[in-house]
Amino acid sequence: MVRTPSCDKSGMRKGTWTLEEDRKLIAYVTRYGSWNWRQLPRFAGLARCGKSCRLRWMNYLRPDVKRGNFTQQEEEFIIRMHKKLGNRWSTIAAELPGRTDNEIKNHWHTTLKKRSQQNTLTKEEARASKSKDKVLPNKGVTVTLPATSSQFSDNSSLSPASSTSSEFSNITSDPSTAASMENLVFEDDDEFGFLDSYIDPMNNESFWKELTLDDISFNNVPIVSEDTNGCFQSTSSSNSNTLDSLHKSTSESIVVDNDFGGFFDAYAEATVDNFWTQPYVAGMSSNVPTELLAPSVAESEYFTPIYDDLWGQTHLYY
DNA sequence: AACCGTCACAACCGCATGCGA
DNA sequence: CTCGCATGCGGTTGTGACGGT
Repeated sequence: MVRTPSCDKSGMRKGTWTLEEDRKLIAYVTRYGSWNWRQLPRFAGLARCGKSCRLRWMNYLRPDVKRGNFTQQEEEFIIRMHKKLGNRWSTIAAELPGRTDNEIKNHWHTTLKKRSQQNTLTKEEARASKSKDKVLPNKGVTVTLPATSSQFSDNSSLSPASSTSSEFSNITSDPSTAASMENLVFEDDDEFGFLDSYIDPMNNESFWKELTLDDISFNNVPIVSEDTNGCFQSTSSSNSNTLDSLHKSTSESIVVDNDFGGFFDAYAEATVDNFWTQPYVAGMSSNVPTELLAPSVAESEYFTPIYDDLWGQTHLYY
């Protein structure tokens, strides 16, 4: 699942991030923000390229990254959005707070793609079957249901209120298996329209107005709410977790206090040589789990001098 | 127990885009 | 307008986990 750490020609580490590297990156970005990804690893004491740091932060360490299994609602949303937008993962991810484009992309390729293809096949088979039915009528039952597809409306907005959809889906099923959704066949172009009428909570318009996605996620992840434009917004809730558990792909939500200006203050006064020797009183939010920080912050105001930098010198961590 | 195929996902790579000089 | 740099994006790869034989 993870790559074996290795080094490239330039000495930059590649492969799996270690706990210590994560700590360094979190500690640095939490304190100073991502002012410049290319320069950041040097000051954060990481033998990584900036690109790798950015990716690690954006896809894994960022406090508002929701981890854990995709809910059914999320999956259906991704399928719908992919059908509409194609492989525009970042756009899809933007509509799913807490989920990264990489995560969505992986989930698509490993799970949802097949499901979508199977559904398409089922649809084609149904059409073929339907052609036969025209020759031999009355072999199936056609049910017309109102499709409340508003929560995943076609204007990319998630607001049910923004949609006045009155479209209908014609559902044909074999009478003997009419109760089984697996056997339902859909005649409209939206293979997943049936979900609108069968996912109960989603059928409730107020669900998308009042309920938030934290209801469908596990633990306490970023709270998702709908803004006036009908788009999702997320706000962080204070939740603690350990980096160890983060490595085990658990939910995480911490508040980041990016002291952007603070970095430049420190930077202006610091040289590469003394940067790490300056005592630092943690200015991070108290909501940041101490486990995520560099060692000893829990016991001391300052970090312990354990850090060997890229130049082989030992410095105070902060 | 060993082997093999598949799955899941973190991470890398190359290209595209945006922006300031 | 062009150039260079930083960042973002999507495709792809590599590897451990896991189940089947």
